[in-house]
Amino acid sequence: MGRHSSCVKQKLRKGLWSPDEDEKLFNYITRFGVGCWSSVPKLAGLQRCGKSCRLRWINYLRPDLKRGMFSQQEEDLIISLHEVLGNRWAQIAAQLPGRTDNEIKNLWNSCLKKKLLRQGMDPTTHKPLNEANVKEEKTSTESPPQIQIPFSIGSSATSTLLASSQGSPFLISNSNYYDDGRLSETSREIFMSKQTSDPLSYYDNFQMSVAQNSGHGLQVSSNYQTSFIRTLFDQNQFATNSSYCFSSMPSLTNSDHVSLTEFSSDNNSGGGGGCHQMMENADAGFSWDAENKLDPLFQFNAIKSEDFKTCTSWEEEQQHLQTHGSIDLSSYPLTSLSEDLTGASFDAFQNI
DNA sequence: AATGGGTCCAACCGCCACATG
DNA sequence: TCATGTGGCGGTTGGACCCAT
Repeated sequence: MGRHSSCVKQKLRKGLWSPDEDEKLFNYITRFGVGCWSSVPKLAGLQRCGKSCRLRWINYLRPDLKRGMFSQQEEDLIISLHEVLGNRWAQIAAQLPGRTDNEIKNLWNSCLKKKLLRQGMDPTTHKPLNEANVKEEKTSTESPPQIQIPFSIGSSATSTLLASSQGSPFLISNSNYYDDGRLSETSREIFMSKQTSDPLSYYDNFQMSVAQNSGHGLQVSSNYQTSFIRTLFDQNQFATNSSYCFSSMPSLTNSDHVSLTEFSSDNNSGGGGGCHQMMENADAGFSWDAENKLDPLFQFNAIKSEDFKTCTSWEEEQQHLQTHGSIDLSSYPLTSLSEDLTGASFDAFQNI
């Protein structure tokens, strides 16, 4: 098949996206969510193929994208993951919330590869250059490599990245081990079978795991569970609260902000057959720099509504949500659950 | 100021897997 | 079973930008 037929049939625009196109796509997705990409350009009034729209959204417009330089920790993590996964950029990106596979791939090709070469390492094998040639046959019989994440995330957890021969890597922290240091079998299965970018399902399964292992010395305090949920909730506010601001940093003006107010959840506005919940006033949610490019620091800031500010506890907020409904951003990638790799988000993973 | 080489990155290309009719 | 449409992925490329000469 190759190129999608829709791209060939019509005369479609290619190349860089204009601010106008970005705005159209952004407004469409924020209003109606992602249904069928092939229908997006038509419905959004764009002369692009769906694939191009998808890429633009994923790599540039998605509100949960982290902008700016990669931190040293992120670079180290990418190198570590690349050692295990090779050029599986999507899987590597799944471990770096807010980063895209394209971004990571570019970073690798432009910087990290050279960095390793400067250190005398083969960027493909991650072995010293003189040893790189002599490695092949051993590796096939060896057990899956275990590498230490080269930085400490969270409090005291020593994170170990285990490589699965057929799936994604998975992060395991101390709390999933029995007292003698062995990994709980159930926990192991869960980690091996789930995408790490989906902490919510991790939590669900982990709870089951805890229940199943309750007689086996696996200790997880209820305090921990609460704080874990809380962490996820905090990170996930933008997906559940009812009022948000899109802003362009750092120079915020009133006109840069737009309040995405709650829309009635029973408003089915067609398109893809899904139940899309609309967010009003999203039209003005852009800020462009002098060159008509989207402000590189464009960020999605989840700001509590006044209603939420009155809630004094997480439980109250939850109750409030149940009462008042929520914005459905379920079409956003789950990596959006976390905004900061080095902060609480990773703590959440580490503490599982 | 002009230019040539290097770097970076957004976007495209082509392939694969899967779903559907 | 096959054809077709679609989403997803990794590799590649074109052009903007930077810097040295």
